[in-house]
Amino acid sequence: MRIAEVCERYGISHDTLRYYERIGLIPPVNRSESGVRDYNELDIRRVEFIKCMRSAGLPIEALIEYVGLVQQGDQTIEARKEILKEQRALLAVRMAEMQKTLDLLDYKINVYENAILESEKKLLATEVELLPEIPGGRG
Amino acid sequence: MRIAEVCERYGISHDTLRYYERIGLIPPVNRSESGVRDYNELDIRRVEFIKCMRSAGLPIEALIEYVGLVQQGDQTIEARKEILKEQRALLAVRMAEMQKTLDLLDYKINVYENAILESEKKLLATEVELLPEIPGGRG
DNA sequence: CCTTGACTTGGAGTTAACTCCAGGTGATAC
DNA sequence: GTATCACCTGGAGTTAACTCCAAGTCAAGG
Repeated sequence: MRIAEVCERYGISHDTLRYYERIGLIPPVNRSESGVRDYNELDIRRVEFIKCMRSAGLPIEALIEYVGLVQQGDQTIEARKEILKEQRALLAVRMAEMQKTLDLLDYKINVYENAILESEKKLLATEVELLPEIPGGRG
Repeated sequence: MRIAEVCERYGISHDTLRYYERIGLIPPVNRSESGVRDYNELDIRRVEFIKCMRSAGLPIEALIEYVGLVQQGDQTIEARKEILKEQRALLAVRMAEMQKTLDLLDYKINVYENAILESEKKLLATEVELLPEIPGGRG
């Protein structure tokens, strides 16, 4: 699979994909004779993984360390687990902060909604005051 | 309250507090005669609000727009509500992405944990094979 | 009076993560 | 056989959000 298709499928720009490869976040992708990248199944899975991790804001540096350990084979499993656990913990903390903010936003939106309703009620009352009674209205 | 105390209480650097004021994220704080900032109750509440919003990653630009509207009074309530609703929606999307990542991390951590257990079991088996039977062992 | 320490300013520097660009190559379409 | 197109490279530029710095002011302590 060429880079254009990977870009399209995962919504990542070709510049970003090449950048990831350049900095070692994705190991070198196979090339055609003329030097064009040809992503295989494994490359694609790596892209998916990186995309998921990055979408949650995991730092590239930690991910580079992780994929570096993966390349080194089974004796790095413990170290890899520790990285994931650490990042998992940081992520949970950030999510808890975001939940607090979400709650505050909901509260404030609610307050504004009521404020708008109140002002509309007042407006309506004023209109009613000013309106003359309609003789024979509704009948 | 002087800037140092605000820094300490909210874990924000004085550079950041001044930066927020400079870019209009916090309206100008009252000063002593000699020009030193003196945060009052209202200033503090603004700092708290900004801190909460920023901790969830809401962009400074949106927050500047919001606090600008607050300064303009009641006729901006509708517009303010819209900003908060938009940011709330974006936040919810980000949180959902993070939840997916959290789930994947948990899955992978679990896989690694089992892998480690398996390799330990194997190791133990190997050791048992290699160990001589202890004559009269365990009593 | 002099030093110390908290504060002030405008402006420059940093960091992470892209994003863009100029110049070049190779395969395909007309 | 030349135009087009997708791709390649190294390197420079951008963005958001700080963070640091040099030089200056002011109040309090010894």
